[in-house]
Amino acid sequence: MSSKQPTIWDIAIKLNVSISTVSRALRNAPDINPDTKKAILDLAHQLDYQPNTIATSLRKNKTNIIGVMVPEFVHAFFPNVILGIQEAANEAGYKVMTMQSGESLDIEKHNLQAMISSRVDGLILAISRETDDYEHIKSAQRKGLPIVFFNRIVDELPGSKVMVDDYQGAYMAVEHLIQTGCRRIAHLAGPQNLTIGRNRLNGYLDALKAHQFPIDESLIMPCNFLEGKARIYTQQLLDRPDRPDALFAVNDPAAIEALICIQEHQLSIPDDISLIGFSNAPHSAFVTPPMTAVAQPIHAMGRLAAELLMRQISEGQRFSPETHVLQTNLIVRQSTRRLS
Amino acid sequence: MSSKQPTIWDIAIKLNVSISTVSRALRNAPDINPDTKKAILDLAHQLDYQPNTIATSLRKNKTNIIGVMVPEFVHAFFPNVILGIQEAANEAGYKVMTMQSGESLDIEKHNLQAMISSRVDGLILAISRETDDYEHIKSAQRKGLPIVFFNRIVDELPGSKVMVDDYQGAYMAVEHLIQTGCRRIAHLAGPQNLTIGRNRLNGYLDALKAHQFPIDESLIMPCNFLEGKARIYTQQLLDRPDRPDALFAVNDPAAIEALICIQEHQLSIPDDISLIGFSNAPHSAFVTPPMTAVAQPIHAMGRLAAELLMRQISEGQRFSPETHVLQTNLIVRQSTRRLS
DNA sequence: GTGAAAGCGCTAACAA
DNA sequence: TTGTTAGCGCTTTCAC
Repeated sequence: MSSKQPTIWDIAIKLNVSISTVSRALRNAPDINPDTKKAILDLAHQLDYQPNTIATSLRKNKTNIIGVMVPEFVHAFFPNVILGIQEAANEAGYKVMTMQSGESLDIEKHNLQAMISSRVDGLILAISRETDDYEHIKSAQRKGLPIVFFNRIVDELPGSKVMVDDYQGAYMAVEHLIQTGCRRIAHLAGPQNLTIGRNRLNGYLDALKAHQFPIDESLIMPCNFLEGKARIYTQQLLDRPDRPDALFAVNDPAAIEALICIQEHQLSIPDDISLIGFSNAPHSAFVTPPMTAVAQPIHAMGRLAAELLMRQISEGQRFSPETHVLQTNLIVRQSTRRLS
Repeated sequence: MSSKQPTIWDIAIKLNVSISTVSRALRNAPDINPDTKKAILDLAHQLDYQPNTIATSLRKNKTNIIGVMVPEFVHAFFPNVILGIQEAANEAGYKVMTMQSGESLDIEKHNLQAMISSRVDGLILAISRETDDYEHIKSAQRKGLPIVFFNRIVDELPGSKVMVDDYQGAYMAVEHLIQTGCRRIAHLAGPQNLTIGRNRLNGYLDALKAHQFPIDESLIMPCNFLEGKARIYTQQLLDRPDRPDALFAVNDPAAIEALICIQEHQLSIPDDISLIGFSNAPHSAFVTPPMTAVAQPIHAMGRLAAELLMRQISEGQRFSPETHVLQTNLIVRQSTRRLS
């Protein structure tokens, strides 16, 4: 803002008191004459005084800003998590500064530096798909920046973590496919450098094994959260003579690509092929047919991440990082067959 | 961040130069000995020095932060606009601080104060559904805060505005319905205190008039961006003996509620009822049947809003507000009948 | 109950 | 080319 805003100095001059008195009145400090205080508060109101949090931040070495960095903003998942973060943060008097890495390690590094320069009090982070080197994150942590990780977890990094039980969710999904009569189940898989990708793959594998199904490596497609890959791999799967009768997708965008591809092939869901997603958002209910999916408590993840971070900020060294694993549950809709 | 970060003072001491020299080196100022500069830059790198933008902001009275406040974050429209804003802002060295009013005037006021306290350099704003009193906004503008409005425009407020041609979009939509043989066209309308609601209604009305269709006020349902309303009103419309054969929805969430309701009534889209939405996002393509909709250049809106704001910030008084009206276009999918 | 003064980390005259 | 200094707006000792 270009033009001058009133400061405590302006108020002090007009009322012929010192700036410390003004500061006391504004901060609700004790040891101040009620009359003086009232006069100051009234004048502040009249001048529409808004404290300069920049100055306070500099002085107190605390910004009351929480940084949030996510890979992207376009699909429903991350915005919904951020919604939960903002709610919890605002209730506690924190503001939220949001950035996207665009799934790029370079941008992630750059943004992290910007966050540090902005002196955010803490960071909530879901790393990019590309991130396989954690030096920038470690460096930030060494500087004392509290970080809470969510969704995309790195085991080797310290810090609180908020995740869902990806293994269990994937296991349930694949078991449901088996129980509804599917025999050849393919997996549109996520990046294997991320625990989220590995755990969902492992749930898939273990569910198959538990039911004495053979593992066919050629049915595991490395979509890796890349836009368009799910479509290409689904195409390949459908063109095979031994095409699968079910697809378990690592996330909703992949599932939707698969859905479109299957429909273009004039195949019926679920009669020819069952499809099950790992839900990023409620709107998997709105596609046709409404999609069976593993649901995650998205909003709660955001709130929890924010709460953990704010505790870490206020408790400082006394705080020990916590890992929370939230439960998923299977929402059966119409992209999978009925239980017989 | 709790622990101490290195400052220019630390660098100055170690190199036995003054802090202004360090400052010069770090800021790429001219008039500095290349050797001194190199030594400073090297040490800064070695210490992993990150400038404290809080201090710079206080000193320069400029934060390089753009505030963004939108009604909500859940549906795809606003996140996508913000994506465009962040892109343009980051390219120009600005950070973005995002807040939601939750469609509440009180929260909008509160957030605006927080933005001012944070001394954002400017604000991009889509007002809440409830906002019918603009004193808080005028007050911020009087303080010199540059504001760019988008999507939800208020004519009486000064400032740049970015909108789409809502009237034209609505007109095209309704004309398409008429041309595909619909005869009783209902409108799930938006709030009439917002230009966006009025303009879309007017486009609807004028298209009907232009084709000599009678106006039936009872077919105009005040959904007002309220969740659940579109469903209730669609229900009412379907229960009428003279039920409409087409619905024009003011936005996608309303259209999707209507779609679900129509399907629950076992009616066919588009054979029994045509449905057309005003698109908040690409994913109206993924519902069943894929929805015909008026498309808006969402991403471009964000970029444009950010660019206008940054120009206003840098040009100051010399800048005169601009209003940009972007074009919409009709995407015909399968929720409306074929042109005969 | 109030004021004076130092200082948070940086920039920008001005002086040398 | 470099250093000294004042000051951005606020909080927080320490006196009185």
